[in-house]
Amino acid sequence: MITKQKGTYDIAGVEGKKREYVNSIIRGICEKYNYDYIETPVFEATELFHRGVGETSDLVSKETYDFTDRGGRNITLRPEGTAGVVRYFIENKLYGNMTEPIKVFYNEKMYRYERPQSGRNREFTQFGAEFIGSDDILADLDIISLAYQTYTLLGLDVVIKINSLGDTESRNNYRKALIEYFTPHINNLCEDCKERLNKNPLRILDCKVDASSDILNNAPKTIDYLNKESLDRYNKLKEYLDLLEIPYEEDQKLVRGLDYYNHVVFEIYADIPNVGHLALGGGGRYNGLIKELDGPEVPAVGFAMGYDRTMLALSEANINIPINDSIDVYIMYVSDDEKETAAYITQNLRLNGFICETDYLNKGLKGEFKSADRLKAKYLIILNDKDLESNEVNVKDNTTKEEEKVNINDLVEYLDMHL
RNA sequence: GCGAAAUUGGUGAAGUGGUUAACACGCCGGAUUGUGGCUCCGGUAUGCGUGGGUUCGAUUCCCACAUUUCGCCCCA
Repeated sequence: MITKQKGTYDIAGVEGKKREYVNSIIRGICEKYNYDYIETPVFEATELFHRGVGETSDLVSKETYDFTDRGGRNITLRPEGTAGVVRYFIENKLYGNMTEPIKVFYNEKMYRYERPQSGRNREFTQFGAEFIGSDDILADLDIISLAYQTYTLLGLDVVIKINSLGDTESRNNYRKALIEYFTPHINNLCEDCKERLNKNPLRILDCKVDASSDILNNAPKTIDYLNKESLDRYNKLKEYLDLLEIPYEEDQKLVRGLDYYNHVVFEIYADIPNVGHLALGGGGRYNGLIKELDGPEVPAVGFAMGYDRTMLALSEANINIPINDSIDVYIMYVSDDEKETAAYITQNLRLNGFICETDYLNKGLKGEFKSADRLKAKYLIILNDKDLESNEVNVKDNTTKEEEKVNINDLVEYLDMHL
């Protein structure tokens, strides 16, 4: 038997319907915020994802799906959405005529070569949005608001944790301060953090092992290293968030490791019973990325949310997702003599907007009744040769069990009145 | 890349070094001479993740691998 690949999963049935609903919410809100839908290729040149990410982590060597195609090209399945959008922006030279900023959203499959665990698969879906071409605080606000309102519309209570890394100068000063601070304490840090001090000191702040230690709690705060301009900007953003009544918590330990991030970074959390404090998504400003990928210096901000985690959160929080798993009418025929009429009525009702099913397996009446119940049919239409002589069928309300004879030509009208 | 636990039918699962692998749900058929969902009866794993090994004999013990779940690393 051929089975699915490690870390992949099938979506079908009720789960599929739930996702269609969530997709419709996402589409709807992106339309209001005027973000255009974008699809970029699943695979791109490996270099696209390796650049910018830098040497800091083993993402590149360890966690991407890389392969060489038949033409000898180095290909990588996209591990995230931003790089593809930025490539699209640069390749089409959209910066040449930027009368308006570029606002796009995607909702697509991503791939990471990871060891699967709770909330992490090798193939997964991310919904994200990118706002390219404005360094204004209103762009930051647009992205954060879009992320927040999406969750609100879905019925999830979320908290947005925010922090600011400041501009490049502020960020570098902070990094330097962190290294200076942690170096004398190195022997009191966990093994992983000793490693991080060299590779990516900002990530020490995320350490789970040392989370409660004084060394971490007394570490330099990002906010103390923001220059005046960066600090003003950060404070202004918070005022705007207050104005729009978007709840946020400041988190001085929230950082993003990659070099192209600056100013605001944020993550979205939900407290879910039985699951705990769940990170659903995050984002930030990445003014350095487009230049890093051979484009001009164009400011941008974006976010992405883990779709599968969001589904998990909705489910665990017992949020009701309106799905229709019932059908309007089940058309039953007693014998082969009525089969043609059944086929005709089925199509006719479908074309008039009713969700219809009939018996494809020649089950006989008893089996057809069972099917109708399994499919949660609201109405049954039962055909027998005697009634058909006078062009009539039996219509049974499957809730009240009341039954009426209805002329075939009046079926649409009858069902319109009753459904 | 590292670690822990798990893997029995369509589903939930019980079980044992030795003839026919419980039970329940589901599904199929019948009682029911074409309007059912109740009830009753019958049928539903030549098989216990895959491959080796130990043994007279393994689903049951051992090893390897795969997959699942949960951690670590990492999290763009």
